[in-house]
Amino acid sequence: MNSSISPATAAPTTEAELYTRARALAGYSLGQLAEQAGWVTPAHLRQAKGWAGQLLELYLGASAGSRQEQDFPHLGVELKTIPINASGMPLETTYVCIAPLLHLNGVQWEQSNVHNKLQRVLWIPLDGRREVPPGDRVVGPAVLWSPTPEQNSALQQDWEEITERIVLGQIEHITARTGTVLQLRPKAADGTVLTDAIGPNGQMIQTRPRGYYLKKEFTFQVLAEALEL
DNA sequence: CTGTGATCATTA
DNA sequence: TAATGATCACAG
Repeated sequence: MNSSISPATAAPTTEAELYTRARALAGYSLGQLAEQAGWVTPAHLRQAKGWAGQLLELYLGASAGSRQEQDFPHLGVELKTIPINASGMPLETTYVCIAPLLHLNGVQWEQSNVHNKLQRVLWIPLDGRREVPPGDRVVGPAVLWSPTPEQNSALQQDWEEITERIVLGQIEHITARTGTVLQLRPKAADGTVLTDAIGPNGQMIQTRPRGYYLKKEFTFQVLAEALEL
């Protein structure tokens, strides 16, 4: 079997080119893409949690690495793979970015990491059912998205509420239930990792690093509107 | 050692 | 059984 798809040799020049490339991936299984790239397909993702995302980065020509900026800086586009079930419902929340816990005084929504990352997102839905081996999981149709005014204000409200509580030293009282579309959750190698934050009396405390995540229902709406599910 | 790619797995 | 809190691998 010869494949008509192959990893990118350069970053896409335009957003249209990126979108065309992404759409061309639809219908391929991760196993096919991995083989063509010379990657080994893991039996499960337990010890390869970012494998699918990184494989698609390779095919789309995203700059690899852990830099705190968009995947396609020159296009201002962020890439997100989103595992879904047979009904198109996301199986996981979507990690957005690390949450700054210090130096937040005066930071406005428009300057926030969350706002910056979500201005333009290329979503790639992917079969994420655990009963399906990773190699058999098929890539879905890519969606290029920017938040609607309603979505933006929902995100802004949650971000402002969470940020205010961080600034006021209430971080230990923020749970994954705070916020309606955005949530704050631990984001670290394990529970022993600590970072500085503001305590209840304004003093410095140590706490687990946090990240912002999009709730499933929000992501579902984004995909549903674009794909007319 | 931190941030990005995320999914896992215990528990409510 | 869905969601929260925990965790894994790798790049830089």
